[in-house]
Amino acid sequence: MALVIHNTLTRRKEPFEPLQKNKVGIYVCGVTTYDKSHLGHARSAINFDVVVRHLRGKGYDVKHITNFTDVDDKLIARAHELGVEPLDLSRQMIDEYFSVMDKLKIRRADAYPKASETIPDIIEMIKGLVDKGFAYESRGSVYFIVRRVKDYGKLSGQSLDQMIVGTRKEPGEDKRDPMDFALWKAAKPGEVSWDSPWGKGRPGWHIECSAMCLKYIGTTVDIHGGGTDLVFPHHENEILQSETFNEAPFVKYWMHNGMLTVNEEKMSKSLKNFFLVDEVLKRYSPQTIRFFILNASYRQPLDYSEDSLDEAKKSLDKLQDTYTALLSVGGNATGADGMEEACTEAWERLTQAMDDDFSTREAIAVIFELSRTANRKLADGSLSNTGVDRLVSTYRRFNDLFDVLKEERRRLIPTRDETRLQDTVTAQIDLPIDRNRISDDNYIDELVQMRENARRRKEFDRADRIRSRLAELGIEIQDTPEGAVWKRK
RNA sequence: GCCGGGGUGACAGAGAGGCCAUGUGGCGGACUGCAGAUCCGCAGACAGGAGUUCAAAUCUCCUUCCCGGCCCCA
Repeated sequence: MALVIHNTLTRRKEPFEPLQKNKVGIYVCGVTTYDKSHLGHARSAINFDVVVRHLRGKGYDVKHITNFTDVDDKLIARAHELGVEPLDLSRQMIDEYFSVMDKLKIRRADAYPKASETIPDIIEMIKGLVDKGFAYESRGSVYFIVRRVKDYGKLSGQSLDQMIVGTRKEPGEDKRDPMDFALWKAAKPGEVSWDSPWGKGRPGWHIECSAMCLKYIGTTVDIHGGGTDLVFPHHENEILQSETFNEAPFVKYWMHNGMLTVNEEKMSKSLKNFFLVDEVLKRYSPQTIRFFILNASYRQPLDYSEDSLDEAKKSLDKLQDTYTALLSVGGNATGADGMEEACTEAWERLTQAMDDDFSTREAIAVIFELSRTANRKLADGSLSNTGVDRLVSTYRRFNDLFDVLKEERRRLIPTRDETRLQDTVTAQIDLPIDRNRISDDNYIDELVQMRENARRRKEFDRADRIRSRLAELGIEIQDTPEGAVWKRK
């Protein structure tokens, strides 16, 4: 079964063939570390997390690199406002980044290079570009001569002449051509800067990615990813720099994730319509957030709203309930229950979906269908122990990719236990619940047992009160033919 | 202006020539003391127009609306 990836370069799905058999170098553009991450950043991280997981699951030896842009105008400005050193602010934001991304279960990349720590490589590359005649120095800054590259615009489809019409870029006083872009920016007084052959300064935005790709992966990377908003000019310019310097193709497959929107408009700092990841995490679980993101195609825009997060939660609960049930109950039937075939088929379809340009939405649909089969079997008691095991392991494999399910079990209080019908506390209807003990499973078992006893005695009023009191404490009781089952919400 | 991507049932959102998407919600039923969960069934759709084809959400053309990019941005 062959993996196909939608390549922005050709705007088509192409069979995935890495440069070296079984090895994949993937570079994903990271964030500028001047502020906390919003959900849009999380979307990108989650999408590429799953891309990497699937590649690894297919047996590829993956090297995943994601950068931090820690030298940047906005960062400098923000640090200045706050009265801190830019690199200190950056360190703080990087901690922040890892803190939320870890919560979202993003597997760490193999390296997170920072622009500030890649300066020698960057300078090396700029020198090379100057030597080749594709860049020039002007008042301490260095610019790339865009017009010297003949196949300009192959990624974004932009043509230089068209663009100039629409652009209002003022010819920077140091640039020879308004289309040229900075490889190296001369330092203004008091700014963070590094020594270079052109004097003190700092790298331009695009060059760090080119330098890092070369340093950590090689002249050609298999997959280069990022948001669609980076296609132009960032990625286009990376191509110019890298291909000119390396004289080799820069990227085999360009992958771009769609924007997260709010009321159909791009979520962004400048529009102030963003939701910070740590804020959203206060209201929704990491699993819900991942599910929300993965329940859409990565290339399309996805609209954020509380309603859609709520719906994602409901949907995910359905899957989780089935998984929890499977983890909690053993099978009782003997002989063939058809789960081997069902699981094999589901897994095949799921893999096919993932191989089709990482169609996570379709993969999720497959799991829902398997859930229906499982629930049906669960209800009519026709699952065998091996059937349960097969289902559980299929869910686990799914979860290795998606990481949206918890390994949670529920507790069953069997109804059949006649000896426990006598309550110690029968008098009061509103029994006092000891809040200090609510985290104690055995205590909850006791309470649920009391309710169960009340039900047996047809004291439904009392039973319902216990149920609603527990519900207030986040404990949900469900009655099943086998007895009452409870779990923490 | 130029370059991209889109308009799918009540909603979210897949699919890319013939067949079921899936989830939420709605309606009916089973189960149940009730609730919930679950199962079974039902309704409801491909922006508009023209064309290609035995067959079109799916391909072509036109119209229209929306979003993204062209300063920064995942």
